Parts: sequence; structure tokens; C-alpha cells
Amino acid sequence: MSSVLENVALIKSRSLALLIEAEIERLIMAGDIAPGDRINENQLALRFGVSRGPIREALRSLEAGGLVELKPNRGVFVRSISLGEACDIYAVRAALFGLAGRLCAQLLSSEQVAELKQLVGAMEQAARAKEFDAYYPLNLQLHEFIIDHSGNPVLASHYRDLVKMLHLFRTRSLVQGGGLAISNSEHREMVEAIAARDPERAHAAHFNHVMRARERLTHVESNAASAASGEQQKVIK
Amino acid sequence: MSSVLENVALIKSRSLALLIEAEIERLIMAGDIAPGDRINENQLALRFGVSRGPIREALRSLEAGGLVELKPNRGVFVRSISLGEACDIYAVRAALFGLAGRLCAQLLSSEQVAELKQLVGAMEQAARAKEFDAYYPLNLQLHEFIIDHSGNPVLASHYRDLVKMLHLFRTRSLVQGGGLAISNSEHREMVEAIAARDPERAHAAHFNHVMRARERLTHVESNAASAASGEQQKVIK
DNA sequence: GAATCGCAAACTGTCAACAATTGACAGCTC
DNA sequence: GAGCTGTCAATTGTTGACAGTTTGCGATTC
Repeated sequence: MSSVLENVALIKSRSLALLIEAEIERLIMAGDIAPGDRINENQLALRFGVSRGPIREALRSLEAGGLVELKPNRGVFVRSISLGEACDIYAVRAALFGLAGRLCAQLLSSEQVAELKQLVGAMEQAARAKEFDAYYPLNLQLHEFIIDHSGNPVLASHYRDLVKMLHLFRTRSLVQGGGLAISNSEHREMVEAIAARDPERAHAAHFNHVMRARERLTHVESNAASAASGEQQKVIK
Repeated sequence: MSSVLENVALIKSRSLALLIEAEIERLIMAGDIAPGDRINENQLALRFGVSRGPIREALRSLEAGGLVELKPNRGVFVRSISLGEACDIYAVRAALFGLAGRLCAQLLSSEQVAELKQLVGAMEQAARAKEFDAYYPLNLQLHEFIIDHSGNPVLASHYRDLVKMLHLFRTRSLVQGGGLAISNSEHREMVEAIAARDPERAHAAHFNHVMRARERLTHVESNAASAASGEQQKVIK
């Protein structure tokens, strides 16, 4: 047991609130606490073995991040994202990802472009072999790479906030399932635009990639809810 | 005296933390607390006549909004934005504003387009007459209009966060002074693209408008840096 | 005289108790 | 029996106190 190291790490992180914030976020992301659920401060405090102070601070932070909602005198609730909100988030995400693509086209070294090409190649292989378990992490890696190498931390931070919020949308599993081979041609276009050092084209490729993911999302949704009563659909374009 | 109504409003707002958060934000925006300054919890608690709990909660919220920085065991500091960070923020802002323009081109009614045209007309008049005091609020109004009518609250929220953060940049007064007639031709192009219902063109116009503001910013900066000793900088508090 | 060590004041991090509000249930009135 | 009212338990909002850390200042040493 590396009790010493653990203690050091614990002391370094300093402030239970930060630790607890990360832990609550993890619980929400893992679906351990479902969207719409109320969060009981006492219960959490008991669970973590701390007082309510740090818990409340952590929740305040999460609220600003959009993961939970604060209803005065009622408590904090895990936010649940509607289809309309998810569409809004996707649009903003598309704008940010478009910017990331534009920046990458201007900034990336040839070596980094080669890395991207390799990634897309691996994804193509996985898609052809229908190996979803291999495809998905590569897909994540590709997007992370582009965001990280845009050289704009503000962009990266906001982008990640949006991705987190999208995890609160109910049908995300379906969304992730959609696409595969379909979207890899989009990936190829993205990387080619970057390789061509064409910021405008890269922007368009990246923006459209996310917007098409949004369209796939709405189609899945409308199919799923077509039989049910007419939920007010958000008109797109 | 609507003392009863006031009390109701006060009670409704419920939670000192929310009130205090708004108040601290106001203090920062007004330059009452300067970037880089440390915020003393005890002092604030005394000033507002509350305990430190709500203060800490409010600060947590502001930290997530990017207005203050939390240094463990040292305290919270008002963030100070460097030129590089300001550029990053401008880029993200440009991407969001570009999206807003794109959406407006798709959504706005003819009446709303007429409103925009009227605004730009008034700005042109003010610019010709060199009436800066008239121009500035109109400029703000134009940008607010576009953001508000994009129909995307997520976009609006993130955009406003960025604008707030830019207020922490030291030479913002100079930035606002730059442009005027120069940038109004950009405004005209923005509105014309929206009126033409051309999303792509609107996107480009809005994106470039902010990016050019960024360029003006960096030029002002480098000029200010080169003539640092001579010119008397406008000091903010 | 400069650098270092140690101490004390100030401040942050955390806690446990207190006050106030909410929502539900039981009892009363009509 | 329906609707209102008052009370109660649960939970949030707030507070003041305590513990640990940082920092500035002064004494001490070389």
C-alpha cells in the first residue's frame, strides 16, 4: 500500500471540494446518478465522510458547468437535457470544432498530420471489420487530438464542457452507435483539409461533421418517438 | 413604497450566495476589484454582513465562470487575462458569433431584419458625426440583438461568459475605442448577408468581424508596448 | 551586512450546530 | 366527502468556531 503516496496526493489536491467535485462528476457521467435525480447533501456528506460545506461548494461549481441545476430551497438536481437543448449544444459544439479544424490547418506539423492520417486509417480498418469496440476509442482519440492541438485552451475548455453536457442526453448511446463507416469519410475529408493547409475547407469539414452527427441524432429521435404523441420537434434548417 | 413587493423579491431570490455572486461580479466588472487582486473572504463577509459560507459558494461559481482563479490554501484571485489569452477568447467568440450570424440568416423575420438595418443606419449616422457616446450603445445593442435572436440559449450563455472574461483584459478601453467607422462597414455586410438569407455568407461576415476586432486589438497592444514610456495609458482603478 | 531560521498573525479549509423553508399528512370545517 | 388549515419530519440555508497552512517579520547566525 502506497499510503504515503496517497497521502501526498491527497494533500496536494488540497481541498475536499475539488476532490468531491470530480467524484460527483464521475458519478453523474457514469450514470450512477440519473438526470432529473435530486442530490441529497446529507447523504453525499455521509457517503464521503465529510461535512456539507465542501459538498455545497462542489455542487456550486458543477452548476456553473451546467451539469446540475439549483432550485432554491429545494435542492440540486442532475440536469436533464431535452432534444432541443441537445440540438443547441451540438450547434455550438460544431462551431467550436470548426474553429479547431481551422486552427489545426494552420498550426499542425507534418508529423502531426501523419499521426492524424494514421488514426483515420486505423479507424477505416476497424469500420470495415465492424469492430465497434476498436472504432469508438479511436474516434474519441481523433477528436481529442484535434481539440488539443488547436493551441487554444479556451476553446478546449468550452468544448469539453459541451461534451459533458451531452452525456446528460438520454439517447446518447444510440447517437454513438450511429455513423461508423458513414462518418469516417467525413473524418478523411477533415484530415485531408488539414493536410492541405486549407483553413476554410478544414473549418467546413469539421463544422459539417458535427452538424451531420446532429442530424443523425434527430433522425434517431424522431424514429423513436414517431409513434408516440407529437413531441414538439425542433425544426432544423 | 413597494416594500412588501421588495421583500417578496428578496425572499424569492433566496440564498445569499446568489445575491453575493451577482454583487461580486459587479464589483469585478466595475473594476472595483482589479485583475490580480486577492479576494479576502473575511473582509467580504464583513462587508456584506454574512458568514463566509455563502461567500465561498459564490466564489466557486465565479471560478467556473472564469472570472476568478482559485489557488489552494492561498485564496481566490481575480483573473488577469494576458494578450495571448485574450486572443484565444476572441477566436472562440468569433466562432460563436459566426454561428449566431448563420442562425440569424435562417431564422429572422423580415421585421427583425428591418430592425437590424435601422440599427446599422443609426450607427452610420453616429459614426459620421463622430458621436462616440451614441455609437457605443448602439454597437452593443446590435451584437446583443444578433446573439439573442440566434434562438440558441447555449450559444448566448457561452458568448456572454467570453465577453465577461474579456472585461478582465487590461486594455479593453482602448479596444472599444478602435474601429468605429471602420467596423460599421463590417456591420453592414453582416446585416446584408442576413437579409439575403445566406447562412454561409452571414457566418463569414460575423466571424471575420470579430477576428478583425482581434487584429485591431493586437495592433493597439504592440503599439502601446512600443511606446510604453511615452504615452499615458488609461489606468483602470 | 546578508541570509536563514523560527515565530506569530492572518487566512483558508472544514466542521457541527442552528435557523428557516418545504412538502406531506392528519384533523377539522362546511 | 371535498377542501382548507395546522403541525411535523426532512432537508436546505447559514452561522460561528476550530484546525491547518501560508506569509511576513524579526531575531539569530555566519
